[in-house]
Amino acid sequence: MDFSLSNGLAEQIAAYLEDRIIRLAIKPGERIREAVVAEELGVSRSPVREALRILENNHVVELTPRRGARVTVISETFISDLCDVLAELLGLAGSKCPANGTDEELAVIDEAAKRSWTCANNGNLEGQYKAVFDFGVACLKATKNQLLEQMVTELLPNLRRIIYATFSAMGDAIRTNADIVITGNNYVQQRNAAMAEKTVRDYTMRMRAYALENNTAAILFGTPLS
Amino acid sequence: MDFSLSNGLAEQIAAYLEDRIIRLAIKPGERIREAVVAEELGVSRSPVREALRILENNHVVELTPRRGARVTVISETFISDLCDVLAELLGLAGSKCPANGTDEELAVIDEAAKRSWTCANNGNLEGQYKAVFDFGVACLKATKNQLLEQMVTELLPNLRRIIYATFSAMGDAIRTNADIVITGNNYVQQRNAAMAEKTVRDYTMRMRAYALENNTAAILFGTPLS
DNA sequence: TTAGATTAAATTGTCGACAATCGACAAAAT
DNA sequence: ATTTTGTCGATTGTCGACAATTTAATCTAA
Repeated sequence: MDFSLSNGLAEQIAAYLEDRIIRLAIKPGERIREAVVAEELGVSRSPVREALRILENNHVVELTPRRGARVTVISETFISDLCDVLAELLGLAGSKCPANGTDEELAVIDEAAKRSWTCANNGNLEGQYKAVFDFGVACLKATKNQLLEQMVTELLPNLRRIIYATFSAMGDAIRTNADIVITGNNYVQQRNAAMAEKTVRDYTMRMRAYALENNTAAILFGTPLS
Repeated sequence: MDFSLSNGLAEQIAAYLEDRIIRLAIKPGERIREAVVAEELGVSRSPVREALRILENNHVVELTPRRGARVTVISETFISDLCDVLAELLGLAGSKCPANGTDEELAVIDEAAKRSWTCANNGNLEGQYKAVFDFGVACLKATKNQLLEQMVTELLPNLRRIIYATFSAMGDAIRTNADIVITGNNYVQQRNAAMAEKTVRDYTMRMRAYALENNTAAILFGTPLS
């Protein structure tokens, strides 16, 4: 793995670690030693250190002074807490983006929603997985609330961890989520703020149910996936 | 200013810088040079660097690669955005803490609310300022949603900046906020989730109105206070 | 005089080394 | 046998120096 000098090194290391954590190559609760990562990537400890601070912001690792970094454990209560927060934040986005989004931004949203639909029907789970995130990010951008965008963005890594684990366990059942994305998109396109918000909140709650039913928390303690 | 070795040095430096920013000793938009801070405090640049990462998480500085740190500018749109987000997050807290708080935790909340009331009536603005924050933090703790607590906590510095600037400009007008704290507290004590949530949301919106009416954004461009 | 290019200074990014601290294991005392 | 204390190893925290990059200042040309 080589690092382009253009973008911050710390950010790239953070992305690298985040990916390994999502794929469970580094397990929840596991310790991350700065020196190990540094040698593994052929860099100094300084940027690794900064990367860990970044991951701390994203709630992916916990940093305790003099005791180093630990991958956060995703318990059932954490999933529940996260979904409660997301319901509010995404609800706000759903409420504001129909009002504040330009026609072009709504077109981008529309594209992602439709792509998610076709991917779902083709059984392309990886594609749907990506499309749904694209849909959400596009909605956030259209909302024109930079703070909201930042705050949701810092929750995305853990959402990825959960969804990644969930759809690994569920197979194609997650496909049933596709219709709700379409519904939400329709309200956004109609610029119906109230219904868009409600749909997003429902979506979040449904996602929580999926994650808890399928024992995602247990998976996140288990062994590495593919 | 001496630093106790017990707690992380970076955290203490972050707190130091945060305080100076809140008091406008470092103005919005101003650049923060690592070397300057390092020498000012008699430490190396490494912990200063980490402190800046911490402040970035708290949305108090903006870090652009190779270009250093800049104190975030608090514009009117930022105040508006922040209040939108806070309304959701604090609303959630207001909704959950009546349900999840223990009797002891509710007692702590009650104390802070009453303290805020007496401070307001004695014209002790500094005390009321602190009591209101204590009230909020106690509610968050009682909510039993650690993630929510973390996320609101990282918004507090900017809330402090705004409120500090606002009540410097408003004098005692902010005292009128005291009644709404009492009202909210009553609902919490009665464990009335719906009304507690509504009250918190109203409170946030009222705060936004105060901040915007009093041109807090302009103050945050101005000269250092006392 | 102004615009652009070139050079010089200042500042951030990265590194390797040293110091401080914590956890585990062993030894001694109750 | 259990608890306490002491030492050792491993790991994080901090530092000063060097490299890379940006910002500014200066100089040249239109």
